[in-house]
Amino acid sequence: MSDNHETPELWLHNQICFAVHSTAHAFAAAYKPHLDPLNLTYPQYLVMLLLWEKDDQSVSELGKPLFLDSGTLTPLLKRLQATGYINRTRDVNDERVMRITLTDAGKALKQKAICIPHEMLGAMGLNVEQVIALGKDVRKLGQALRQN
Amino acid sequence: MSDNHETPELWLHNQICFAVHSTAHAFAAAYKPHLDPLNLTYPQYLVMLLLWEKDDQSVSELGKPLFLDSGTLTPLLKRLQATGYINRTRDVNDERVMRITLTDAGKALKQKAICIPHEMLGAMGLNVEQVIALGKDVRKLGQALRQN
DNA sequence: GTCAATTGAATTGCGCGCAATTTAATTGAT
DNA sequence: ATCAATTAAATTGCGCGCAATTCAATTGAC
Repeated sequence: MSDNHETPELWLHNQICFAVHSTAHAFAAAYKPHLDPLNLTYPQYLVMLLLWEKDDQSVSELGKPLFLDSGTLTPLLKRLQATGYINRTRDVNDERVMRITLTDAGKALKQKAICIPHEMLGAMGLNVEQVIALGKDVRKLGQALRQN
Repeated sequence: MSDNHETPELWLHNQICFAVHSTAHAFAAAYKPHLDPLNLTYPQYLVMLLLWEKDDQSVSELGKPLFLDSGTLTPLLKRLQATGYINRTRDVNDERVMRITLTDAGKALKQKAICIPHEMLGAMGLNVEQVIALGKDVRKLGQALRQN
């Protein structure tokens, strides 16, 4: 049995997990040329999205929607601080909490980033309705996986 | 402007890239309890899928469908070798090429893995037709991103 | 008020993933 | 036959992501 005609359920290209996995990497690669000029990595960009939505959040507040913990976020946030986009200051009322706020440079960056979603849409080969529909299905799948 | 009611195109939860990104991580996490008993990580499992389909491949042959290069695969394959699932031997006709073959343990592992796809299907909350349809759309998106 | 339990971040260790470089083997033009 | 170009892996350096542990601050039971 050198080959594998009997078990198509194990073929890589049949696995939706791999389709999602490789498409996620394709996204990161496609974002790269847009993010490099902003001195952001893709995960850093996701954090900036959250801060542009709502400035002044704690590490765990940022981590919740991203499904990330301090083990990932602390070094990432230190790099964003080193780049000059955020401040990290201890909460006055609770010294355990680290408050993440945007610097002026971090706020200004939003204007440079605002065109990225539209540029990415072009690269996806889909129209807005298709993106919304597919996004809905993919999110639902992610929720199911986390639940079960 | 503390909040962000004007730029919904930058909201994290509207980004299909993030939906795909986080669902990919949810997949890896959902696979973990099934793969831990096999002493496989999720990326290692993907490599094993390819070897179960076709034994005796080179590093670059394995890398092509996975979109991975030797920088990622070489250490991963060394770990699979250390676990005892694969052999790494230089090609006799071309010493540059590393031939990856399954050990007996690696071949035997297939029988333990064969139930995983069905178990995962349950966790996805979808029927087979939905998985096929969604997988097709996601793969198409990945292809478009790599092309543009 | 004191001390145990909890909470929020930080740290450590390991594996994945990418880019850039290096090394060795092979090919091909001359 | 020789040497430059190409090819396949390996290596190095860096950032992400997860699990487990540690540390400090806070809360709560008594």
